[in-house]
Amino acid sequence: MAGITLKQLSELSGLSIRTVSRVLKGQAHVVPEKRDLILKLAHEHRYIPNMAARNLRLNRKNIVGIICANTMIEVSIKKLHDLETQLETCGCYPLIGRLDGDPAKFRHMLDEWSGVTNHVVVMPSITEGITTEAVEILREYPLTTIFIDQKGIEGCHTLTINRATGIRSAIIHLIRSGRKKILRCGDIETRDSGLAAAFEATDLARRPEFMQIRRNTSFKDGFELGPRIMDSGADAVFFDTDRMALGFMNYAAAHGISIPDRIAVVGFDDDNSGRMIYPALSTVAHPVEELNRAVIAIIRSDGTRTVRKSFDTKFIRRASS
Amino acid sequence: MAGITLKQLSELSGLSIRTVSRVLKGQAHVVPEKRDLILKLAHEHRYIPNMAARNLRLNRKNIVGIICANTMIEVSIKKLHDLETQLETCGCYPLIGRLDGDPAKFRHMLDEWSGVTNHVVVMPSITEGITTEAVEILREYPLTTIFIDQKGIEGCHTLTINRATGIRSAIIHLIRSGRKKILRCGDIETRDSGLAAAFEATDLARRPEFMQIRRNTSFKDGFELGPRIMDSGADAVFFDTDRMALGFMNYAAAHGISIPDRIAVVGFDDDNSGRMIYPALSTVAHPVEELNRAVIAIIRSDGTRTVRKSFDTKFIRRASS
DNA sequence: ATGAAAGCGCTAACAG
DNA sequence: CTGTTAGCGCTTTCAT
Repeated sequence: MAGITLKQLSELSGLSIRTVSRVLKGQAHVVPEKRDLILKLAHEHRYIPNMAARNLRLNRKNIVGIICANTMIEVSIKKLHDLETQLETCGCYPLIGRLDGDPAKFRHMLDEWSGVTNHVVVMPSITEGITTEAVEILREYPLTTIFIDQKGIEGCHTLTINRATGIRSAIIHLIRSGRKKILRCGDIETRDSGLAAAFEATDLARRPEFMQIRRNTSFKDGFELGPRIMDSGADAVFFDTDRMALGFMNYAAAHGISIPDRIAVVGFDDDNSGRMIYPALSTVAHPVEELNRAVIAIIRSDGTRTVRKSFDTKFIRRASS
Repeated sequence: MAGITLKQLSELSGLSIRTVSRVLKGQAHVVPEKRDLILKLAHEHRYIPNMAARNLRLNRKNIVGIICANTMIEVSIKKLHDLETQLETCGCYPLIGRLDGDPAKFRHMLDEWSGVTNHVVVMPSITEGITTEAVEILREYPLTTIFIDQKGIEGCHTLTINRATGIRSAIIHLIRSGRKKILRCGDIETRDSGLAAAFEATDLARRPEFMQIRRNTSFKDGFELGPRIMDSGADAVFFDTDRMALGFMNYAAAHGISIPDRIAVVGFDDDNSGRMIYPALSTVAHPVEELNRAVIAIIRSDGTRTVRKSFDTKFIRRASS
């Protein structure tokens, strides 16, 4: 279970560490017999270089810390998974940490990570963003931090998601397809501007009526809002989350309300379940891959320059609208 | 960005590394003035011990590798998340690797992990289990490997999940509530024995009729099977996965079929969406926490003894049955 | 009470 | 072509 070391290999072969190292790294200038002997020995004893030692010596890190919220919604899981995959393609491996609000635990975590990683990607959920305290703690460490989707952080790499673009397309689609009374359900601030933009982009004559029900955005909320939504007389409804939209769609299914004929439905987040429901849910998707590509770029660049970028969401039309 | 070292601290203070170390580790026998000086210096320069170096020296690892399938279903994500959380409570952090079937990449990953971790937890999806080739590769490395839910692996820690217990309870519940024709939809082998057990446990007189439709277990399959299921005359249906059950429930909702009155529905996996649908889906849940507790126990035990344990699934009754 | 020094496993500049 | 050696940052034994 122990694993053999370079030194042991050098003793076994009677050659110096330097020679063994040279052979194992495939460098030139070693007499074939010696080379073969070392190779044979290494293979027999299953020599595997100790990366921890190598990285210490080279002051190099192949591990990237990822700090994410404790409770994750589907779309965050998707983002995380994609980032893990993209990291692997550039020889990095993700060390996962969860944010649970306890500063002492957070410090302890960063302590344990020190020397192991140089880069930390912070991807909290939007609803429970990282606290300013946590940001300050992070600053105490000699780490390059990349914040995903966090506002108001100075002097750090920050990649954000522009909710407006996708929502704007979604609402314009509803308007163009002739909907006259558009209802929005939800209370998430980042959804505001896209809706506004869509109305502004439509000339007054064709602009539909707009209503909003402020409410949490869980499945249950969507379900419970069913009667109010139907009473409102809306012929299209935008939900701040797919979960909430699914709640309503289940209410609709239970009450024989036909989607999209009677009422069109659009959600936000591109949850998997949206494809697993009948009719399939139109939604707004996050720019997962592009965003993570930018993360990788920063990690690779050994960034001197602080990166700030924003990525657009996109409307995905399915059967519900 | 660089971070100060013990040596630099010793130079700064004019004291030996040993003394600095002693102070920083809170060990006794240091004159207060010197102690305070070092503490002050350490604080000013934000000294943070390099864990990579410490662990190398102490031959200790605080990182646990987790290898999981590339495509994960909801329940695997839940398991992974729980394991991450439990690991953190014992001061370990998870390094994530994905299994994509390429042996070269897999080797590369393990090479990169060498010296960083001693323990690897393998939790592939059940459907695309780990290949024997990957298992062999794993054996080449000086690692303690813990296999989750994998069959036929000798000489390694193996924790498995007993599907039968929960399914047996589920079916017995259906029988006891008076269902006469029970249909099973799906083709997953691990679901067989629990169903059989439930029928065997019921005396012949009360034993309902049993039918099976073999089929993939996606949402789409569940949806498409709608007509066949209704034609079958079944008054209860067990789906091999919640996803599949949800597909059928959406068919039912679209066709005004009342659940559970007309037909009772039970799924498997305890997906979140099952709670987000109307009516809420009865299901069989995996023993996530217990299983992961056992993982932690093995990691802590510095296991000489090979652990083999099985954990029971549990039936969760909700409104759909 | 404090310091010198060896060493975890590996790399690489610098001889020879 | 090959060996010696000085580290990476830290711990700890053994002197003093």
